[in-house]
Amino acid sequence: MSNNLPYNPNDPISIRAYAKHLENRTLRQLFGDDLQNNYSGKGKLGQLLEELYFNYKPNSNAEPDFIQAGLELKTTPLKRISKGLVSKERLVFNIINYEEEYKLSFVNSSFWKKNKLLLLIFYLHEREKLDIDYIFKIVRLWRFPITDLKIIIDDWKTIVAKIKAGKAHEISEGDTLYLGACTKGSTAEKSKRKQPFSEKLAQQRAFSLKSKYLNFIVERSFEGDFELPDINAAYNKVLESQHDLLEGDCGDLPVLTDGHEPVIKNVSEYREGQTFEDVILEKFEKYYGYSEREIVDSFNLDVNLKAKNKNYVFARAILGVSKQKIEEFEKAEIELKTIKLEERGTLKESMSFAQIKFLEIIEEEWEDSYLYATLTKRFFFVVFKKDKHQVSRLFKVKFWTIPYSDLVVAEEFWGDTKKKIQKGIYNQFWKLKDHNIFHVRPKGVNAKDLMRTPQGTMEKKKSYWLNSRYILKQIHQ
DNA sequence: GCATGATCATGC
DNA sequence: GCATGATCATGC
Repeated sequence: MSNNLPYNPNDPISIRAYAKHLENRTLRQLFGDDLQNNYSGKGKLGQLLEELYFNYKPNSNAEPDFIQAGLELKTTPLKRISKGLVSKERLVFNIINYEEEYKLSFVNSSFWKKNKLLLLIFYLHEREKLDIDYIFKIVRLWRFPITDLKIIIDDWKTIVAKIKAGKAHEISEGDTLYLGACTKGSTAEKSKRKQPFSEKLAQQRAFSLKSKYLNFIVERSFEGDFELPDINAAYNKVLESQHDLLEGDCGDLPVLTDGHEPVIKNVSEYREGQTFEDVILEKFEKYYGYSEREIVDSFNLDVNLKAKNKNYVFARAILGVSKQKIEEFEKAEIELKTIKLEERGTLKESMSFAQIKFLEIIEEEWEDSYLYATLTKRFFFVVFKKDKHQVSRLFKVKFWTIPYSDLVVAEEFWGDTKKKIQKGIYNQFWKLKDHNIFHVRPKGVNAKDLMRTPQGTMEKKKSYWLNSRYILKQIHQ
């Protein structure tokens, strides 16, 4: 069969050139209406492409899909929002074999072996269409730029460190920045897997890229930037140094308009052994003790001190990112939150998240719930503390991910909230004084700001809150 | 003084 | 118009 292939299986460029013909087409256009009868059902698009278009049988090998070319095929959806097209979901790679992955160095890891070089095919997901009618929008080769690869290697090491510590069951997507370990497969007890350094069974997980990270690839592609980073001496050096350390055209589509600028432009900015987060902390430490006003003056900032994004403006200035968003924070979906301590070190205010959507929560499962998605992110706390003149000064910053044991409490909290909404009880949610970590409280524009309930009635808008005492404890750890 | 309800201000 | 970061107001 292989000598009849419409592409050279040894050559990624040839495969890409062939794949490019998919752009702005659908499978139905390429293969006719018969498809509809033979292949209906969801999640089949990637398999159809492999089988029909590229002429190989889908497999679950540890090797890349195009073995000789060292190229892995990934088909992934876009969705339309008002601003344009964005990634619909995270990109999921291979399942993590807890019993094996920790034995390897990054360069020999299952992730790197399979995913060094990717053929990415983005299609536009539209709810009302069959998958054979989805339009392919972007076809491109992808290799991680060197500054991203550095972060990905550190992420991989973080995941492996948890396996080694017997904590595979405690892994969270919020542990890492770009390369995540997302849950994959049924959450049922029977689908859990063994881990090497603990008796506890762990949820099955796969390596993944956050959907915000994919948006950068999407944006670049729409801008016509299809460049592949060279595998040069510097690229190999990043890979090798980790090895030593370890031992163990898209037509008229609108594009994203937000600009971004990375904090770290060159991997040489890392000192030996430093991670991205180390570098960030170091930059902030220089401004500990500065008042908001002094930060504004130091950087000549034009910022309204009442603006809700002021802390983001401060962070950007301190990190040396001039006008635009912080690329690494965006890609990693880091939630920046401000905390204001009193002179005595107490914390008056709890921290709110977005509203509870009464109509949505009753349809949710825990792992696809809004609360789960929010809480499993990585947080970046920027802590201010009042001095004896009641002037607020930068006190510390901290990267934080919710501990696993508290995420278990979150599930109970969420379950309780959901159950009460299902029953139509809106005044008996967890309260601040009754529980240690979470509570529910009103949060609308005013008392007349209501939201429809599953019972058809209207209730005051409410939010999930993190208790102030809990936050205080977390920032001091 | 604290828990909880309520609302302001801003930006998308 | 609305979600959300931030903070105020009230009552126990």
